[in-house]
Amino acid sequence: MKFKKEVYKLVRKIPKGRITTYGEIARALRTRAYRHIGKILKENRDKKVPCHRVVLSNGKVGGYNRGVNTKIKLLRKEGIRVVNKKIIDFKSRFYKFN
DNA sequence: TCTTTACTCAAGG
DNA sequence: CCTTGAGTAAAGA
Repeated sequence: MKFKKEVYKLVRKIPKGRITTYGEIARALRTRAYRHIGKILKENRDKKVPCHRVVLSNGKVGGYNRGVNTKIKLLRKEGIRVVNKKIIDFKSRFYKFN
């Protein structure tokens, strides 16, 4: 399954302090299986893959394996401002592939 | 086949 | 602001 592999590969490229969306990943892979990407990231527990930097396209945080709260904490630690599950500087922190 | 999924987009109220 | 419904593809039953 190249899907998993490609997704991980992309997500690993996200620099610290930046974020991206499931939709952006799907676009980079030329697929429309947005939902499946979330599932893949959930199954993955590799520390090299910063799943917490992947959020919803509407600026909300989305889900996380160890709880949304954990995800928010990690994001805050990287200097991203999150209020009520929303990314404040969503636009300026967005990481676009290619 | 059928179901589920950490999603997205568009439409309607 | 909210809720639906459709689209989507891997994994497991």
